Amino acid sequence: MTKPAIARVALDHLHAGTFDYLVAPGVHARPGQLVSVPFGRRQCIGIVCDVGEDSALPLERLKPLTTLCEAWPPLRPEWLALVGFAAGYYQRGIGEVALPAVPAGLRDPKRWARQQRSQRRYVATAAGRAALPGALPARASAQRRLAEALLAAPLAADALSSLHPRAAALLDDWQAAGWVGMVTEAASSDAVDQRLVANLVSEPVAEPVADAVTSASVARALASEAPAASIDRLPTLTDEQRAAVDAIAGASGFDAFLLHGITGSGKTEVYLRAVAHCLAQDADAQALLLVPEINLTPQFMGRLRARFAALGEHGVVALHSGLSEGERAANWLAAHQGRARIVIGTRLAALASFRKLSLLIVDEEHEAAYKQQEGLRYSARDLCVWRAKHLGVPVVLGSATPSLESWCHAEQGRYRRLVLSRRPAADTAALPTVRTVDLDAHKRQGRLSGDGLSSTLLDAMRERLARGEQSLLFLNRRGYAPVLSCDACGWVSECTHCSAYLVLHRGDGMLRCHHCSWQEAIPHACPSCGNIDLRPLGRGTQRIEAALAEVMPDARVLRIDADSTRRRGSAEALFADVHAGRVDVLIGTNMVAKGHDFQRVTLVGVLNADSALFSHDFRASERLFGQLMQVAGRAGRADLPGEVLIQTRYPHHPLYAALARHDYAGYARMLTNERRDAHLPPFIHQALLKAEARTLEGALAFLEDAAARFDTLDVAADGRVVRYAPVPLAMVKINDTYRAQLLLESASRQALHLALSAWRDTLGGHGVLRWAIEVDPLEI
DNA sequence: AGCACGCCGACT
DNA sequence: GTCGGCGTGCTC
Repeated sequence: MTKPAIARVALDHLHAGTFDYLVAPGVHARPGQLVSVPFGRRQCIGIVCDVGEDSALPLERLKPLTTLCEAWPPLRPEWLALVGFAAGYYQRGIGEVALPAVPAGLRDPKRWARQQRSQRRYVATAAGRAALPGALPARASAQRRLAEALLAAPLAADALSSLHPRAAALLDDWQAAGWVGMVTEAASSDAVDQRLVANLVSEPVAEPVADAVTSASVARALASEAPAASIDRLPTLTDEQRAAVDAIAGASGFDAFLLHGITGSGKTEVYLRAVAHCLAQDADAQALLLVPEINLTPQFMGRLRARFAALGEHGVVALHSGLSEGERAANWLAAHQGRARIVIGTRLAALASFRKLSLLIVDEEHEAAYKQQEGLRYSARDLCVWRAKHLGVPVVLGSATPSLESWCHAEQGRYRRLVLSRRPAADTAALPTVRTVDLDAHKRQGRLSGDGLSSTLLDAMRERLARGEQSLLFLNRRGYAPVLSCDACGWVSECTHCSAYLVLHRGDGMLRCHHCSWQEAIPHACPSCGNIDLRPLGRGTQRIEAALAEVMPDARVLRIDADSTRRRGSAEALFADVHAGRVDVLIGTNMVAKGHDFQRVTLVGVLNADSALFSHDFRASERLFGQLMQVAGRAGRADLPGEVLIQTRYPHHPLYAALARHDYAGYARMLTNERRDAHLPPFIHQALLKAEARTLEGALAFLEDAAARFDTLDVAADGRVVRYAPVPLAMVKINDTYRAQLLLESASRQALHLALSAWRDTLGGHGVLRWAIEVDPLEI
């Protein structure tokens, strides 16, 4: 009497842990397979995390699993390890992390069967072609007989495991390469000789045959060739680029590199070379390149496809939320099965499955967009570093303005720093001149327009216009004005659903909330006192656009922000206008700071950056420096020198001074000292308990209760974790939901995590709408 | 997450 | 006397 196998299955639920299911006799369940299981009175999708022989529950309480996904190879142990780590680190259930990481299109049992059928059909065609006389390599018939033997009878897999330690790996390889379908097809049509099967299975597998079958022949026949031959060797690398490429290529095992390169210093070329080296090492090797935003994928995709043309269209794929469900499923599977050698994607790609991930690159690693802000609040960058470490492969974090976290790691020697301080010879442009424009002085001298444009900036723009060059005005605030107000009674436009102002939008005459979907027509008179003289306060991109139409009537002005690019594809059309020179002045939010190199822009004007200098958010200035450095990098390429003018009331602020010197290192050292003195990250680790409720009292009451529970924990007793009092968020109400949070801090990551996991088990409902723990929050 | 069970106000 | 509110708890 053999014990039944029991599959431990993670389900997409709020709970931690897994649920045990019976595996029917004859069914071979393996960790990493998707399954459909009965759960309560419903049917759920899960992932087999483990297969064992016993359960904490009596067997009669276990249900059998319904459907096991055989349509593609199981998720690999290293992927399950990644998911397990992320779940533990971010205080979530494994299923909550694992299942959303698999595209929805693949989480459908009906498709598993369909997928398997279509795969068989595809492979049957391939098999037909391969079977033409002379088309098979010499050893192929032996391999094929072996494969047939193994796969025609499912039990053979188990039998073989005892005979040959690599049997499971072999099966995966064949499955990935399509041999499963091929053999199944052959078995059904050709009536395989069962005696032959029996003989082969009972014989020990010859090592040379096994090796031949695994990586090389089959995979290479169906996938693409190694790209080494086609690598473009033409561009001349700078010494710094060469040194960076050599360092990455020379890495053996895990190594984290911080590639600190100024804008235009050729970081991308370093990435491409590193990828080329990685792929040439091994016919199965795969590389992952993360970018912060979807709209940066097309240009990277273009360069990668051009450079790695030998991989074919399907060798380089994208993974991001902008893909259709079908595309995403197809690309995800291509990465999972190893057909895609290069994946370029946004943060969600950090959780993708690979067959043999061998190099990870995170471009613009400082970008806040790498932090997922809802659901599982993971840092894609941090997960990439963990993943590289776990896999024993190199990871490259690239930025002109590294995050202070990464910077400090490099200072401490945990990351290896690679510096690109010069632009390549082909692009001889000097770095732009950065100057501040003293707003107070201009105001005193009557040289500041009502719309906040200084005469210095306007004169500089007119010069550019006269020379046929372009200017770029950077203002991180869309709309016409951030608020409408009544001078007579003090009324201001406020959202009734959020603790935020309604932003004035002139284009369609609406007051609009930027936090919920609320909008209303601009009132003709004050709703409170009837005064008809309402005044827009402050300036947004629309207002600057309107002001320029008055003071520079001859200039062709274009505004690029979330409002002007709402329609799909319109952003690219607008950028094309700029590149084609159909625009003299470009006004934009941080949308314009990323990705696009504007060859004709020689002047960048920065409006209203000061608010970030004294923000309650201690990371605001770090972000501002990054943004300004990035937007400054738009000015002056090729042979045209660039100039950056920053309008400010604090012309001597150290941030602007460092920016003028192009001295990120100096600024980072200053910030580092500040953070160390103030006991802020990265010198301390933080976590938040966030609560949302219908009332502020409800949210706070939940947190007070949680605080009391925290204080009774053993792990809280040693004082290594500091608990702060619950507080309402600065923006306390969004969409009629009140938000509050409680901060935990510790110098010890381990102490913080021990406390969090113990605490999490004590937290319950309490009339709160939602609560969540956020580890390593970006904003407090 | 769903979907049950379970204990208190306004109705045929 | 019921119908139904959604608070708490379970699902292998």
